[in-house]
Amino acid sequence: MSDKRTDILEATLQLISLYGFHGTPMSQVATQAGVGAGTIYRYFDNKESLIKELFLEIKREFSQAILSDIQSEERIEQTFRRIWLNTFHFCVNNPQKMLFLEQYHNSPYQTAEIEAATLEYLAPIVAIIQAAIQAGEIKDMPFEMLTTFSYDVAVAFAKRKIAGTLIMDETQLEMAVQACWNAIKTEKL
Amino acid sequence: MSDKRTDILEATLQLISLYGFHGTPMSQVATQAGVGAGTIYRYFDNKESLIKELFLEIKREFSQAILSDIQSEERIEQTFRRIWLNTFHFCVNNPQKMLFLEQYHNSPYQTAEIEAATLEYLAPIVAIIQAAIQAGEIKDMPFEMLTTFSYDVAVAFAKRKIAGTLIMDETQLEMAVQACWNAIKTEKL
Amino acid sequence: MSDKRTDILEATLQLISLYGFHGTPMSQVATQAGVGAGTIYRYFDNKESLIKELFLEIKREFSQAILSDIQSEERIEQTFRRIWLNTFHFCVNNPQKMLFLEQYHNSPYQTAEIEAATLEYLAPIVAIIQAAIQAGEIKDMPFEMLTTFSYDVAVAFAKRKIAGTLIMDETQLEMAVQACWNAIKTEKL
Amino acid sequence: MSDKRTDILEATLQLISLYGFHGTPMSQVATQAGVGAGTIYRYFDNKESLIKELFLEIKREFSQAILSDIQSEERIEQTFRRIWLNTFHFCVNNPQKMLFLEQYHNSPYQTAEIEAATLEYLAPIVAIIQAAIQAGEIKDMPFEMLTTFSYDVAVAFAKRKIAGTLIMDETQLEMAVQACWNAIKTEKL
DNA sequence: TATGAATGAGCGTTCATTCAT
DNA sequence: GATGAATGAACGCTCATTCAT
Repeated sequence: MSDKRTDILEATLQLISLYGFHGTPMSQVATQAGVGAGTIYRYFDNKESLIKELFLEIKREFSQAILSDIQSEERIEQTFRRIWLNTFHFCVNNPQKMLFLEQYHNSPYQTAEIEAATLEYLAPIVAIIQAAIQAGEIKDMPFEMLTTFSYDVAVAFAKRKIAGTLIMDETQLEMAVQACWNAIKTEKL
Repeated sequence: MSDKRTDILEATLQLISLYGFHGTPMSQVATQAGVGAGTIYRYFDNKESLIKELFLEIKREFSQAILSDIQSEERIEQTFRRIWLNTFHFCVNNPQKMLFLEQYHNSPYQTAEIEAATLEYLAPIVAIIQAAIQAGEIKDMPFEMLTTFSYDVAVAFAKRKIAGTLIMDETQLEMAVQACWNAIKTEKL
Repeated sequence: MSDKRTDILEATLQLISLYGFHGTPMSQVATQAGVGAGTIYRYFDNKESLIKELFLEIKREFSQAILSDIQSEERIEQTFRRIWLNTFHFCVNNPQKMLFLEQYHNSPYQTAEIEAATLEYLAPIVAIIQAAIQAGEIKDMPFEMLTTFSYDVAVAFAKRKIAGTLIMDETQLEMAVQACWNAIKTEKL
Repeated sequence: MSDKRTDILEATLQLISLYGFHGTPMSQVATQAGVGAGTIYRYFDNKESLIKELFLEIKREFSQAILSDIQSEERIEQTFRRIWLNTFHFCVNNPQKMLFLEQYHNSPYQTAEIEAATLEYLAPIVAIIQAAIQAGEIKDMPFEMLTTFSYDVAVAFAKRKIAGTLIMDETQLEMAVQACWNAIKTEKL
């Protein structure tokens, strides 16, 4: 767990979030990281591998952030709101990481193998959600459909806040979370 | 409006949706389009410009598809559902175009200028929506917030259907649209 | 059969005979050939392929030179002497080509496939030699053993003449050929 | 005369005979020798120097092997046969060393200086041969011409045996030696 | 003495772009 | 207009060598 390895990963993240995968030469990564060009190859096999490892690292961090502070005893609505807000805040507080993830997801680097590896990070929520469905608190939707309303929508809002095309203060935020909860909750009579 | 121009744009779309921007050399575009390498430069300034024009073209087509069949007299819920389904079906029926758009949105090619240009395509809905808000049928959200529940969510579902990670038959589709409508409609007492 | 292709092959031959395969960067080949660096790759797939094609070309030329002026009616001794001298003179007159061939033969580029391809060039002599063996004019040796006394020895002498470590005027040359013929001829009583 | 020095030389020989000079990185030599990369440079100035010293060492060993068991009283034919067979057997028993020598001879590493140094190893035979010439037992050829029939031909046969393109059992071997002796002996009436 | 992490010059190769035809 | 051969800057990557430990 060398310091240089971290420097290289950080430099890569910064540059890629600014210029994209292909706008980021290894030589520039080296310069930004303050290491020699060849040094990168002591820590990573090649450019693709460097990016893949960065992706996995960020994905792990992201997943942890999303699931933090969840208490199993709380009501499912609280859990949902927390996950939603965790997602949103992680993106807003780590715009580079979010941009990197989004860019990676929409690139030919993406492989089924990696997708599988990252899905497993979300395993902890599956049980919670199935319990909530059986308790009749949220609609009986496929898991992937539910995550759209937490992950995708939260990210979409975060992107717009970062881009400056949408103001997201407390009021707006509450409105957005509530809208998503309304989308999935069961209609009580 | 030469035929070759169209050939080039189509070749570009096909190749980029398969291999990405940077996995698609101009020489390959030329081959696929059946023209000489130099010919591309009679129709487009450079690679970036070619991709930008392709983006604008697809974006225009996409916007038209989204807004088709909308009748101003129908209830806002009908309009919303129609837009949502238009979006979804366009993506499912034109996966290459959707992949291209997504790839473009998450790339450094994206500029504020282009974003602005594309927003204008959606102008026709703005009036409809503001009327709906004033009529108390949908919540008083910023426009961008509302489009998240039509555009972003519909696209997210389409991507998953295309990727095969989510089955979207009639039932599922209805469930998804309804969820989005629940997200933005006003709660009637 | 472009002119540039020939220029590149000639430049490669010159540089490699001087500096070896690995002492000859592609960029230098380009400079010497008077073409752009990328141009080489229009004519050859990569460095290995360039060298392989050069090898095959030279090998073909060499084989033709060796077998020139052979008349099937003449006595086998005449044929042997002619082949021997053809080999010797080709090497002396084309020192770069001989150095290249020798370097190639003793390198990891060499593959069985190539060896096979080059052996076929020598096919025309096989029949002649077998006839001579049956006629009792030369010893019943394996073909490969006989070629040692024409090919390998003639090349060895040529190398030494080129290197300047052995003077090879008419007298010496005659002595050398005769020695080789003595090696393989049958001892007449 | 450290043990590591020997380890390094042996590792170099093995790797180079397999992969060639340029297919053998110093780092791999270090690994194979079981020493640190920097350690090599305590024993050798640089890669070229390492290879040159390896060459000289092998050449010395080779020369000793060639001249072993020679008795000055025996007939020149016996001496010639012994040298020829010594050469052949050394090559067959030390294919790596032979491959290395051949590779070295046909490379730009070769310099006149080195050639001179190695020639001196053969000095002991010169006197023997000149005596044989004066005694009328072998033809009056330049020394270099005679060595072609012992060194070059014996090596050529050994290479083919190693490569598997020529079977060399006792009979074949005898035939080959005899052929070479016929090449240089004086024709008795 | 021995190490091996670090270096960066230099390699083979690609590809957006030009321009003579 | 249309072509595609030619270009060369820029890339990813290797490896001989150095030097702090």
